[in-house]
Amino acid sequence: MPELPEVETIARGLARAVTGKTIESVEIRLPKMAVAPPGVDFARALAGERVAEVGRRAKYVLIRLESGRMLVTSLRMTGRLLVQRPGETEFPGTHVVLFYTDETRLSFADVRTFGRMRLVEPGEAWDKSLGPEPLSASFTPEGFIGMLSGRTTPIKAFLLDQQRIAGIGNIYACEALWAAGIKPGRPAGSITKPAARRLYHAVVDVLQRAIDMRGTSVDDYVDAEGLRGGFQNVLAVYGRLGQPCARCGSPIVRTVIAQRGTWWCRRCQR
DNA sequence: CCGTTGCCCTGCCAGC
DNA sequence: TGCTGGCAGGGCAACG
Repeated sequence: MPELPEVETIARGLARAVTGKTIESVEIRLPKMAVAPPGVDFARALAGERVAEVGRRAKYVLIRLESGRMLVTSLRMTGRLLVQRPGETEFPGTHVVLFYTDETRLSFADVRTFGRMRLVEPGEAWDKSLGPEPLSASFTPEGFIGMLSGRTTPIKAFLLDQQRIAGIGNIYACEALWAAGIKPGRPAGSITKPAARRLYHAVVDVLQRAIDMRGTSVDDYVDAEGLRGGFQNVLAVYGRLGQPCARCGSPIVRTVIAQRGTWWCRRCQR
């Protein structure tokens, strides 16, 4: 389930692999997976385009093209972007394939078909409802503390809201709340300033550490180069039902908040 | 604006 | 062995 660190890892790998390549043709096998603005033919528009740059915004992989158009890919839970060579076996659930002129190809696969590859026109405000990047200078402790005030929603739901902060998913929300010692169900506005400051630093720290370890591989997540992440080996709470808390030894519990499984320590998260 | 709910999907696994 | 039901989850629409 790619969140910010996994998408960052995928984008970095893709940048190395496809920057400068020219798209020769595009094969769309499941039309809903490839979205273009009204009147624009996805496959036709991409043919002949050169990849200028690959980046990331929130949980989206951005493939910037030389014309100024951009491919914005959302992987949701099971989506994958894989660079493949001629003759290499195709990944199951491949719905869109970009063929490059050097005969390599970029496959967009997603067994659950929740992901989307979207063609965005130059200047289109596709990301207008996304909050700040948590690892950028625009995300500050003061700004974060200010955002919490007066909010009644559980802090866990707040962290998952992409309009507030962009890129945090279920794994890193659980991990950051554990690191900060804050109960996930607590109303966001009830968190004291010192605790909010701890949470701010926990969010930044957990995301940065996860990027350094190439993300978290639960189930069979791999990046664009087919490599697994390493952060699953250092998870404190996510998926660790019944195991002892690394801080106090109390067993990790699982509850549901904002329709998401939530793992936390009843003793040391308050 | 705010907060909550339901839906989209399929693979996996526990339980019978 | 074979079935069933629950769970996993991000983003978006809809509702009060």
